Amino acid sequence: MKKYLQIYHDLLNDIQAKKFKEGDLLPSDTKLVMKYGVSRETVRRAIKLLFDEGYIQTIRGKGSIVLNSDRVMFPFSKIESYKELVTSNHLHSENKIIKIEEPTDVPKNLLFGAPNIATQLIVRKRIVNDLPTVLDYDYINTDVTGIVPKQAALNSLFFYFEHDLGLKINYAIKHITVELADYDDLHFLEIDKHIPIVVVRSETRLADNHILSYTESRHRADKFSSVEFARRHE
Amino acid sequence: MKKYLQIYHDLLNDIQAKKFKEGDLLPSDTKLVMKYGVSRETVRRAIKLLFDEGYIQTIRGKGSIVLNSDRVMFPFSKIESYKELVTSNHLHSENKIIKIEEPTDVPKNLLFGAPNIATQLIVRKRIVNDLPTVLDYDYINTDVTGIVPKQAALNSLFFYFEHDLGLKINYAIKHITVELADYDDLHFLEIDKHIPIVVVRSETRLADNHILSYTESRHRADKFSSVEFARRHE
DNA sequence: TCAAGGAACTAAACTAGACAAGTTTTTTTA
DNA sequence: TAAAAAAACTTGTCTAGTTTAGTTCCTTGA
Repeated sequence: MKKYLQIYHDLLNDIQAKKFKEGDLLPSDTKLVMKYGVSRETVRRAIKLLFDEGYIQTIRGKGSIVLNSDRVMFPFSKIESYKELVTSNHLHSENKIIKIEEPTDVPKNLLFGAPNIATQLIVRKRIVNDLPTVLDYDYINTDVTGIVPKQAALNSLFFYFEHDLGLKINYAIKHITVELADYDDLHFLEIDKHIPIVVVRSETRLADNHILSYTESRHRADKFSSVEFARRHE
Repeated sequence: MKKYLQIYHDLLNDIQAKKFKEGDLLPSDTKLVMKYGVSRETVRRAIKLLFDEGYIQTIRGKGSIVLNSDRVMFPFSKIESYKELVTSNHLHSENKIIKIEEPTDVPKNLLFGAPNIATQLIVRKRIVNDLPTVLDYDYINTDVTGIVPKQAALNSLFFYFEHDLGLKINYAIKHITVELADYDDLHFLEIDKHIPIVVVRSETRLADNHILSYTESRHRADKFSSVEFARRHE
């Protein structure tokens, strides 16, 4: 384990376990240097990570103040699998496969001008607290993953990619819009009129910059909310 | 000017001016060390910033690859004033003040449980390409700013806070939901039925962690879009 | 009493190295 | 010629310091 990540996780655990409460000061750089027996730069790397993610506020001359992190929870700016999201928010959820197609073309409005690739389409319905809430269309780059087994789609695609295939997911670009429900939304989300749908279209890439997948997530707008942490900087 | 920010801005300018194109490699750490006459850690700080913001992808043993940053433009995860947004996207826009009230209470659904403070309310309408698009409710902490002159509200509140008052804006927490238009939306955005509205409720804080303002931004959903860059990490 | 000054803390920026671990290119060897 | 080895690159992590700048608190002197 990298030393700075060890320190980061130790501090984050203590913050999330409320051992440090909102407004408390974290131990100073010097104290952490002594506790862990590392150099100051290594401590500062851990502190910087907590700062960047909105857990603490560092003030020169004073220390690192713990912020209220209850609200930093489901940002667009994090890549989280649906499974992770459901688990960390203690939701009751089901997963249904609607259709699997292979090979398929990626729709043009997902490509944003990028060249088409050979993909496998997996369409899934997410049922949260007994209410159909999200419709997911995953176009998976079969050159990278091969054919995805049905069981992986039922459980968690990300888990399959990362743990079973050993792929390293790196970043995603997400386009967010609000659109009216189409006929598939009406049918699969079991709604009876054209209520708004939050549409998140994303392109996910691996550490080697290869495209892993294109995804379209269609959320019932009335069941949708997101919290973002944003910093102002030079 | 801080050295690492100088290097960051130089590289960012070159990326945005397409001197480095998508897929190109940035100069290596060693070359930048020589060019700027600084230590490697200083160079790496600049590189890390570009990486964090999604402009480049660093690969060990290879170099820093320039990503396509055309799409990284209006993320929730940035704090940008409306003025800055309009300018960087080359939009034609007008700004109308609908009402100014002082003192006012902050509505409970903006406070998220925080204690109430003395504020001045400024309600503004943003007209983009001759279409009323956004309705902004700003509840400004008068303990910090005093009474805000009307001209500042007409121009840019952020500019007034940062340049005229010398305040240091630090971070914001934003809650994003989709709701149906209320009667004020219908009236001021000049829409004739209850089309969806993207509501961004935010709390903005200063470097000393004091609350600067609570804001509710109500966007016509059909004119709304956002692009987010998200990294996956340990 | 209280205000000014200084000591003791804090983080921020920076330096100048080290070694590890990857990739690419060049050279050597079979 | 082709494969293997070595050299020369790259970024990633880490060490052990220095200087700068800001906050907090205690002491000293009017």
